[in-house]
Amino acid sequence: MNASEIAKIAGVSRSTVSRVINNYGNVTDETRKRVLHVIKEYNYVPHASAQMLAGKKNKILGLFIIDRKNENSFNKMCTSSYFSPFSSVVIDVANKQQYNVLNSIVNENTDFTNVRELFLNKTISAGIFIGGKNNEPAIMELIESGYKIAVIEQEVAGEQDPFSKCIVVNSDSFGGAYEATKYLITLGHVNIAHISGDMEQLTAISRLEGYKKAMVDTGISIKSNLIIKGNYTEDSGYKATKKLLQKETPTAIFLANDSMAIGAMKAIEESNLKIPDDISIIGFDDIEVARYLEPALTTVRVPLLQMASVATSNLINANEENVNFYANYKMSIELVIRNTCRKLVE
Amino acid sequence: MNASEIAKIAGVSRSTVSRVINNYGNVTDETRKRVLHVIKEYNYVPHASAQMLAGKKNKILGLFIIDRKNENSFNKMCTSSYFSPFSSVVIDVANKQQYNVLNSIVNENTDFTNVRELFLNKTISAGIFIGGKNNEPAIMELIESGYKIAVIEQEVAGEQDPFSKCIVVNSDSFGGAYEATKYLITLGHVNIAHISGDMEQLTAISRLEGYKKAMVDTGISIKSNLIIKGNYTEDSGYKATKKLLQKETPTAIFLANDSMAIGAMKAIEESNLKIPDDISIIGFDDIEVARYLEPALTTVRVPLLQMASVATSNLINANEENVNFYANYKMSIELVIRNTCRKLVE
DNA sequence: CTGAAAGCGCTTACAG
DNA sequence: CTGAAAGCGCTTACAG
Repeated sequence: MNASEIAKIAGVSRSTVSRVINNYGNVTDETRKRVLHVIKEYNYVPHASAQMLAGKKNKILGLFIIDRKNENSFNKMCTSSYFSPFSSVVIDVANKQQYNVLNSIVNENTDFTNVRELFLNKTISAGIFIGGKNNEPAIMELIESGYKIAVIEQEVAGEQDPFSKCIVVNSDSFGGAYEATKYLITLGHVNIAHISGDMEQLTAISRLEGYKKAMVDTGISIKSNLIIKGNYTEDSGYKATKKLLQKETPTAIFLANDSMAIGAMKAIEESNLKIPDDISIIGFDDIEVARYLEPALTTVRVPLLQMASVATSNLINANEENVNFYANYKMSIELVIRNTCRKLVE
Repeated sequence: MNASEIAKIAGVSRSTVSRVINNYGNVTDETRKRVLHVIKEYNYVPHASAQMLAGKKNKILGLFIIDRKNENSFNKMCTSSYFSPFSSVVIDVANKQQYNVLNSIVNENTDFTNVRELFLNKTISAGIFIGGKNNEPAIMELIESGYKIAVIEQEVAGEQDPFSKCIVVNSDSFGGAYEATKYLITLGHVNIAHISGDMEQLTAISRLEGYKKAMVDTGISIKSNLIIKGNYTEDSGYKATKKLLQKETPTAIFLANDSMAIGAMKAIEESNLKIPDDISIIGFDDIEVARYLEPALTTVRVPLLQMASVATSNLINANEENVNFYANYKMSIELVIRNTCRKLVE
């Protein structure tokens, strides 16, 4: 069933069928009704590809999750409490506006080939990127090519920066880290360690800086031995904590995300230390698991769902208006106090 | 940049460009090389819609997550540790075979309109459905219409059943429930309660049956007071457990999934009972959180990732071969013993 | 091995 | 208000 057949049955031309489909004004109420009736009767839906070819707007968004971390596991994303809620909000918001989302996962750089193709062959008209390292070159290239793009957690270096030509949605990592560290300091901690995330990512960089600033602001000197590099995985949190505790005896650890905090808890338990009695820890993100841990994890909540929503609706706007606009959101974070930090009495 | 321009530059016809793109045999090595060179130089990628219109196969799969549960929350899927790993495997497997996946979420029946449209307007060529109730009518209709479909956890009633014309991937819910219940019985429990899932879903039905059969097989009579209806959400597990404990004193509860088990743990704690000392519990699914609970949850592992993989690759096969074939998988489950069940000594 | 031409199913100026 | 026609960018018989 196609437009020609509908036209014949309704006794009009294909043009008129098209006008009815696209809800144009210049059609008699009577013909419109007649055509609509035939359309309904035959369950006719125009061929999306034909519509696109003929010039209609594409309503498919690409959602690209960059996840280079767990390179050896069978399923790379399954453990991620971070990407999943984000995705579902993107889909929700998009669907509500008659958009659909094509979801793809980038495990390694070569996977960007597929991403590029989706733009080049016009399968998608715009894309959202999350999980990339700071200044991800493949994304920059796409922006330079003029595609409509929204990125999560990317730094905008200046007007020359490609990211200043797209929709940028960040959370206040610096502020969150500052607040988390300050909280520990307020509780009386001085010997505070930090286990950083993947330093290629903006969030990890900013969280480290927030930690340092809070220390400096309160006159606590920063000891490099207390700063250990992780990479945001649970395992890296475990290993970093092990390493840390071999040589140092901090009274608190600020971890750059919750997954690593889970690893840290394991390591701490193996060292026969109790949380928070012997050592306080604080995470970042407030992933779903955080509240179920024993003890429940004190952390910094990132408003990931709002970020997803903002990115999606802005991107859809850009596509509807047919304009590449610049927007830069910094979403505020919130300290979630649970049971892994203890007031130090001296 | 389109095929005509490439053709002109390379000094051949559009037909030849197309032949090179599609890797057909009848082109001289020399012309092929020349054309390929121009294509690379201009970064040309054929317009997907045009290809489709002209008769090429569509390589987009729909992934439809049916999630009617949490109707009032802002984000319906975000808490779901069940759908997310499934999705990522589907995407992974599809991407590896040059397929892309369009992901959509069905929160209510009207959302099926979008699903239908995606098939009708040829945006997708096949679809995977997960989370539906048993005998989901909207899916049946699509199968009857001849679309290529894979379903997860749907019962096949017979040859007349539409589901006997598609790819069905189930887990052994009955066997898993049987084994879980048997395990509790082996530990000495007799007074075993069951909190069921959403009884519209096949898994909930089968798990209840498995529970009953295990009881009957060991000569324990089934008490209807010990069977409470839940709906698979954490909250329903909480409420059902509350209700159960008001009137009964089971020594063990078999919950139809892990989310409800989490709710049950909360309710049990509020009743000042200890797990597993005062009461044993066992869940189903083995979601990510399960191992982090305190105490770590004994449960039945569903091979969800394999199910995703099997469904996807079968569906792609069907699409490639251009045939609607029937396949029915029953994936075996595995009892995962952790710390929420105790041996009863009498 | 290669090209000219028809056709896929639409939309959109252009006439009237 | 409506229709005939051109065109979107491909693929694929059909000739040669």
